[in-house]
Amino acid sequence: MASAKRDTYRHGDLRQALLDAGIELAREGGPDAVVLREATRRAGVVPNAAYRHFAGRDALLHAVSLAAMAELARTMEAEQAPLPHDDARARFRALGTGYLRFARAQPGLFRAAFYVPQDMAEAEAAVSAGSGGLTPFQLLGAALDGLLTAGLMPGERRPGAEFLVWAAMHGMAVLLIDGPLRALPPPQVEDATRLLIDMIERGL
Amino acid sequence: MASAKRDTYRHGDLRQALLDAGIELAREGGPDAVVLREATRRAGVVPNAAYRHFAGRDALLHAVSLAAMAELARTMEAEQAPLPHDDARARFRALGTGYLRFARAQPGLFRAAFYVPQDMAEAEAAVSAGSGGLTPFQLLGAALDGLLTAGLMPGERRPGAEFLVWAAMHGMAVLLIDGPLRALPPPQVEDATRLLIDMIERGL
DNA sequence: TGTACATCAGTGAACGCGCGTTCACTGATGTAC
DNA sequence: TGTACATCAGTGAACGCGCGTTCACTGATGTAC
Repeated sequence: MASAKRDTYRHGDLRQALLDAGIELAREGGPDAVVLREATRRAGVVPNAAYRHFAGRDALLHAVSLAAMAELARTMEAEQAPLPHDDARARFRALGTGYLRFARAQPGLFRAAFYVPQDMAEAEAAVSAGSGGLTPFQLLGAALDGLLTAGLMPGERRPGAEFLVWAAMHGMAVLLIDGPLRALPPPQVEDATRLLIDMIERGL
Repeated sequence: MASAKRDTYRHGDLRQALLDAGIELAREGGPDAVVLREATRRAGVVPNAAYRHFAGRDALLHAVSLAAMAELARTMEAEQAPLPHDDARARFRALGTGYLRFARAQPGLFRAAFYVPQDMAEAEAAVSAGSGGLTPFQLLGAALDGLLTAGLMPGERRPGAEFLVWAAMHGMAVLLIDGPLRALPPPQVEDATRLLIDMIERGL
């Protein structure tokens, strides 16, 4: 609720304020909750003012989606941060753990991140990168390269491995936050996460 | 558009007609497209007539969701049908293939199947079973038991294995129909499917 | 076999809601002279 | 340093839309006598 009263006629940075409001809405209720009028309300502005900064509701949602993806990337980076650079295995596992941590902590944003019409090219856009400048997909690629270099993975399995690992982790995320595993108690979630990453490691 | 004109005052089987219309709507546009008023329109009936048969929009959507899950089960069964009963490995792989086949062929229904407030208990409800009386989850459990019996999987990995396999396949489905892999051309989809099932098998 | 009547599936009309979006406007800001 | 003016960010009012849901009703059906 950042509906700060303005003392000036102009808002200051309405575009950012609308984006922030949109992100907050997505955080609370996922992509469907990103409602133009509500964003303007929270920015303390009349509904149509949004059209100075976004082509329409879809444009706002798209911007929110990219921001959400970037926040996901940052969470994954944070999970890796304390680890030594040469522990390829730990760094790989950290990405999976971070991915699921973000999905559970911010289900709305997580769903928003994957909502929009976005193809592979989009997934690599710099806007959805974290602090290190890498998107979640690129982080994963780097981790897999690490496994390869460390001799923890046969070279012939490297091509396309991103998609397999991503799919496995993403499925767990979706089942946990939206699906039939929604009610799973946290300790079992931890177990499932660990077992899933184990399975992936063995399978690579 | 099954808006058959009635010659009787009573409809005949409005409940089923509404459910069919709802399923069709989900098929065309996923859970969000399941709109009460549109279902009644297609059934050739006035909007509030629906309330004789469903408590409200949510109740209709829930019924649609169960029907979609049952159709998924049937697709998975169909994929297994031509296979010999003793080929545990092939039967296991067929479930994964069928799962992804359904997701790609009927993305709207697939999303509807996983939409509703449903916990594990619900996932096992008989309504979402296929012709053989098993839900998708139960089919998977049976296939894993088959792998175990055939000695293709160490016993200590059996507990909870459903969730890991399910997660992996589900993630691929979601990335393919809604996510960043949406644009992947069919041959690459086939490859990814095969490689994913390979990875899972090795990991089990 | 015929008539009275209760049941309840479907009707007709209306409600309030919140949405996205368009229009012509106003008035604060900053630039050019 | 001061004034005229262009710019354009935000205003005010309104639109049409389709939704879910509620109300009191009507009239076809099937049962009881």
